[in-house]
Amino acid sequence: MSKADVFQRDVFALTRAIPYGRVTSYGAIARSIGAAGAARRVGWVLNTSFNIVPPVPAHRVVNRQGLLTGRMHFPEDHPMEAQLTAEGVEISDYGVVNFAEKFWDPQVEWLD
DNA sequence: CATCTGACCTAGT
DNA sequence: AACTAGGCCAGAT
Repeated sequence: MSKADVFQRDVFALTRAIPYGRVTSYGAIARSIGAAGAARRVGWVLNTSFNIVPPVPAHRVVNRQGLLTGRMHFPEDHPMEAQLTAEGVEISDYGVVNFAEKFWDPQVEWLD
């Protein structure tokens, strides 16, 4: 198993662990899997996560400011903000409203 | 093969 | 607070 495979596996596992109606950031994910600073890679991995099973709730991952930077990469019939809104996460101007409260930090709250 | 790019973040100035 | 530079590393060109 290559290093990239492990990384991908960890990213998927963690992303699936994000609770319903909560969000986290690329950097938080990277840090919690021991790859601090590799936030860009997280985005790259998530970009490959559309056609895998079980599904990965990639819409719950935003950048550090709570902005939906990845919205343009989602399938047309599954807009990122629509999915978040459906989960009770309000979006305003492509950003998560009340981001601080919705934020889920894997390091702190992911109790294995 | 060399460079550039990107669903980003931190640290330094 | 604004800005720059550096780091991460797999694809695309």
